[in-house]
Amino acid sequence: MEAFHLLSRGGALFDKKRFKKDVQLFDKSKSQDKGKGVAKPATDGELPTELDFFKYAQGGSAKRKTDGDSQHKAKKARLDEDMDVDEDAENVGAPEEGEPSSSVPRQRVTAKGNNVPEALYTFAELGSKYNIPSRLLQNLEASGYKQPTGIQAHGVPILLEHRDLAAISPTGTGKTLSYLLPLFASLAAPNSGSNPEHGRGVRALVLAPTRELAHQIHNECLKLAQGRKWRIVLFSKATAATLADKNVRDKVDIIISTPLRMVAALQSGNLELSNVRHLVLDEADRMLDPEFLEQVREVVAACSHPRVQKAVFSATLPANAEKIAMDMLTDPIRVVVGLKDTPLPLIAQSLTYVHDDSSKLPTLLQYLAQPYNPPVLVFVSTQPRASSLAEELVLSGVQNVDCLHAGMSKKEREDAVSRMRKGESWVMVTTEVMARGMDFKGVREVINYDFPQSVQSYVHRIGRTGRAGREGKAVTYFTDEDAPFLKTIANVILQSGSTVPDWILKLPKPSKMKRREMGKVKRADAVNAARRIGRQDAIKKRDMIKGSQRRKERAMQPARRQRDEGKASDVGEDAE
DNA sequence: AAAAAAC
Repeated sequence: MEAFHLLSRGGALFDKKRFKKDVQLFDKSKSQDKGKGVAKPATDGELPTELDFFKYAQGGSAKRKTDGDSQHKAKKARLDEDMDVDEDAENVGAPEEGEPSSSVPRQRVTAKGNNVPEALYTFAELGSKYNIPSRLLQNLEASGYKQPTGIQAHGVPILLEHRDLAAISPTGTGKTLSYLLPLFASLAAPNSGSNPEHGRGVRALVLAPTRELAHQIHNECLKLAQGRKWRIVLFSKATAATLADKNVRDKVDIIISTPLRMVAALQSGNLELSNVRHLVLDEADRMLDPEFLEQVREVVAACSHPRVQKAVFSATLPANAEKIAMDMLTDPIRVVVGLKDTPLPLIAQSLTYVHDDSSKLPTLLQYLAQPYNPPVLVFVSTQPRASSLAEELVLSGVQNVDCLHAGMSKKEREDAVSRMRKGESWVMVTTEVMARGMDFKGVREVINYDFPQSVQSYVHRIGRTGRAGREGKAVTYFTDEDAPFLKTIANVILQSGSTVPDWILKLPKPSKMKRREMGKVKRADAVNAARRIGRQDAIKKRDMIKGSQRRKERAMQPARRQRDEGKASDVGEDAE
């Protein structure tokens, strides 16, 4: 039981020091055939933002040949055509000038609301029309931003005109800059504390669901803040404490925070939000989940400035979340880029049948034994499963395995992200904590080791690849137990231009009763698995791996068959 | 429908 608690807190099982020796051993023994099994890892350094980001808009040559799936490409092209037709037909966001000549997804954009400001397709236009400080435009250019993406072209003018906004745009299409650029432009200058227009205290607040994402947003802020003395605070216990000093507190410009951290600060009495004029909810649907909603409402209520501008952003916004969001906004404009709740066509998706949970590990090991594009992001459903899978991969000789979940210490989490950014992680095993917002430019492949629990989860997880116009690949394992949810995900895959085996689409829609039953089975399994993992017996675990490798033979047969079927059949026209 | 994440 104690072991289980340790595990839940995280890090206990995947102890770097403990396994360092093993890792080094494996490094040496495998160093000769390193180049043959694993492609050179792509790092952020190899793909700087400035080179890659706007390939998406410009129709450039960022395309990589990840596989020879020409059907996928053909399908994708058809989808793009459809989108263009839609765009013209609706005459929304159809650009006249300055539009990059593009053969890449020019996704349909719809903007609904009162007096929708005109979209602007160059940052220069934005500069002249809205009088954006030249320094900000310089920083933009220095950071490599050349051409606005769809959401930037439409969203930035809306926010610059101080309107409320609900923005829905696919993963990796530049949502962060869509709200940060107008934020800096609207704030105009750092708060000196003596400018009556600026008032006293923090003027802008960005909320995000995870520490890692808040950190990443903060980094983006710093790029735009170059050369001016902006006070931008990444909220933590430590930085919150510095705000006890009123002189510091009064001059803060922007705070980036997670909701609960903000609530804690409000309750401590060290922070007031009555001067906040810009409030952004990133990953809005996640922030409006029942667990976050009360906290978020509390923060929103504390932003009592009469002219506070509110904006919500996400790639997914289910109806119930959208209702809550729209009720929070004043005379909002709703912008949708592409198709809501749909992955980018750039991501080649497939489903792999693995029979049951014990067949997953051998399937993954086989996958990693063949050439692959590191880093690979592997999603699992719980923290203990993340820790133990990472450990088992290390024990099996996989190189540069990392693990990241919220049960790990702050430092462990920061180190894991840092290794990921440096390209040192080749296989990153993680939970939902990494599913949203995280932008690792090198990620080419995502594996859903555990089936995602919702369409939203699926869309965000696989959206860690295929960012900023690059192509990506996403594989989702499914077991017999996942059957009730298979069809829903299959339809999402189909809608975004990948193919799925015909038989999956013919599955009956499961009844609510059945789904509930399956949920219980899964939960019981998860508990059992956690208990099993709790027994930290390395020998036993090795036996388990051997055992599952023996089972692999059988397991891989159906898996291969599924894959082949998936390639052979194009059932796209039958989409619901 | 359920786990994860938030301090």
